[in-house]
Amino acid sequence: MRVSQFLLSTLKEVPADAEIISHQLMLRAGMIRKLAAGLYTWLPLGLRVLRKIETIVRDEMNQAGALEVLMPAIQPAELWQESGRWEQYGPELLRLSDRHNREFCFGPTHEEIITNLIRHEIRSYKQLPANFYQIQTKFRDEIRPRFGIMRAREFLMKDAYSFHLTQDSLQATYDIMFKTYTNIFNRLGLKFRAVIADSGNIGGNNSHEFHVLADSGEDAIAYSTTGDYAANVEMVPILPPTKPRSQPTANMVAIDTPNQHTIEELSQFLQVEPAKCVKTLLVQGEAGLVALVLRGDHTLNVIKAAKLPQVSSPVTFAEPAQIKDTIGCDIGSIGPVGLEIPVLVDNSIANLIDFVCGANKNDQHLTGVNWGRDLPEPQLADLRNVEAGDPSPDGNGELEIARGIEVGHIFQLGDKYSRAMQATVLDENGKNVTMTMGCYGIGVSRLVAAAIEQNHDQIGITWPQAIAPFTVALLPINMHKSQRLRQVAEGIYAKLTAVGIEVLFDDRKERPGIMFADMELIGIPHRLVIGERGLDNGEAEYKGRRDEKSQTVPLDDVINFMQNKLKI
RNA sequence: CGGGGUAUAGCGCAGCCUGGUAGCGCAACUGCUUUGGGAGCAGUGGGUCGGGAGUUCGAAUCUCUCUACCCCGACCA
Repeated sequence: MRVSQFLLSTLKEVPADAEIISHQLMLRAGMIRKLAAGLYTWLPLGLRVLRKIETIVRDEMNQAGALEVLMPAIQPAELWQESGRWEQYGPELLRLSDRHNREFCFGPTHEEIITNLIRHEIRSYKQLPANFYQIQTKFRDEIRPRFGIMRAREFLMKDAYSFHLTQDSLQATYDIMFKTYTNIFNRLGLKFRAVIADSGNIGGNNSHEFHVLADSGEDAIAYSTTGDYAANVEMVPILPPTKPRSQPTANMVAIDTPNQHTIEELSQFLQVEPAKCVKTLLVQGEAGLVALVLRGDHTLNVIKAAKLPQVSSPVTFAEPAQIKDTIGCDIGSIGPVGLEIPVLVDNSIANLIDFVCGANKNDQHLTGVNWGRDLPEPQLADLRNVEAGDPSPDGNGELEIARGIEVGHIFQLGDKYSRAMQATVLDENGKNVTMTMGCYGIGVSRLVAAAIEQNHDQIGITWPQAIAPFTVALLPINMHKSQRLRQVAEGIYAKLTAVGIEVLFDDRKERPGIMFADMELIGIPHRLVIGERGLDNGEAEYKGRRDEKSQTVPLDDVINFMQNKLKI
């Protein structure tokens, strides 16, 4: 491709509303342009990257035996009513009606559509298992779309759905998909981790998320430094201590703590470390308030809490007025001693002795508090978020925390949809059996942003070769002034193209600084520079986008050199 | 949906407080010079100042209202 024939719309300045680096770089590199909140046009440069990712995803899915289909983006309400999600899904579902006032939605996902298709197409167990996928535009009316393509409302997704007679068969396909996803992210050239995940509201049990590792990621994942364990931090169980508790050494004393509300203030004031303080959070329960007690330096995991039978889901914190009414004091002075509402205590403080907590009276705290003596033995629950250094739940090593961007998610759905929609096959006894299902998603457009979050430097994008929009940037210096240089450049361009290398040939009449800056911004992995100076010595100059220094290459060896570099 | 903010040329912004007919940098276009790291000089084009209403002799500027967008929160692949 010649730059003069391409739309290279780079920006020197960062658009004001772009928060994260991938969004800034995608705008500056001229990959996307915003149309409205969460809606983006892909410019030629960005689309090339998107298509490369799509191609790799499609190739691996095909190799895994999945069959590609393409389902409509607009879906009739009846199917969603049948599955029960027309009511459940809420405002994120974009609903519309046609000229006959029939109701539709713009599909945020396709379980209903594929289940409807398969219940008509597949009648016999002999046709199972089967796995169908599509790469298609989804729409989710997010409350707050942000970060450009990372959390857009309209986005490109690969979604796959598998159908089975048995759980064993589902597990086998699930394992194949796990392997396939691993292959995909490896081929894309991204550093990633597969982690145990919450299955959220899609339903089902067994579930893994695939995260591209990036410091800017919105999700935190915990992984064992020595073992294989890895999970979304939401999901890491923390077990109660196995050893017995030590004996108390202090008596319970009430002390005045004027205007000390937060754990930080309190631990400063009393000269006690936060780990010896206890904080008590009040949340709405099934009947009135419930107290959740955590160590001062720990944080509540709302997903774990919401799963407890005593706690309302989703977790809702008590209103200050309600606390005053129930306990008689304000936030900041609450403690578990003498509370008359249900008290759930985090596993991690089962063995805490001589601790500090609120006295349920404003401006007072208790020190030297001990379980079983000053208050009943704790009713334990797993309440807190994991932290770096916690033991791995499988007993193998310690956990480290990393940040990631969720780009893939695989679920075992079970019969949630197939039962609601009566997707059955005849088994070998001629009996109707409800199929069991799996579903497997990859955020194709999000992957573009995630790849940039992971692969950039001060001056621009540093694409992994597999998904770069072009492979080689060919930069002739001041070509307009030298016929000889033009001929050499055209020759190299033609030959590289002929051997199947995607070359971006900068044939603009621009100064070298502009060409370098543009090519570095858009992240072309390999750069060949030729100039009058080098021609005299029969040399070209090569530099990899991530290399520190450039190297010279004999002009008549350039094609070979590049082929070797690219291993083709 | 709650809280905060912004809206002036393609992009980044000033002007608004104190009303007097719109400006800067970048980008674009033309010419000349320059040419191995986002050039210099000269010139040119481009704006219903988000929409509507009001106050006023006069509104980008003051008032009201609507809309869009951004940030924080809850929610979520």
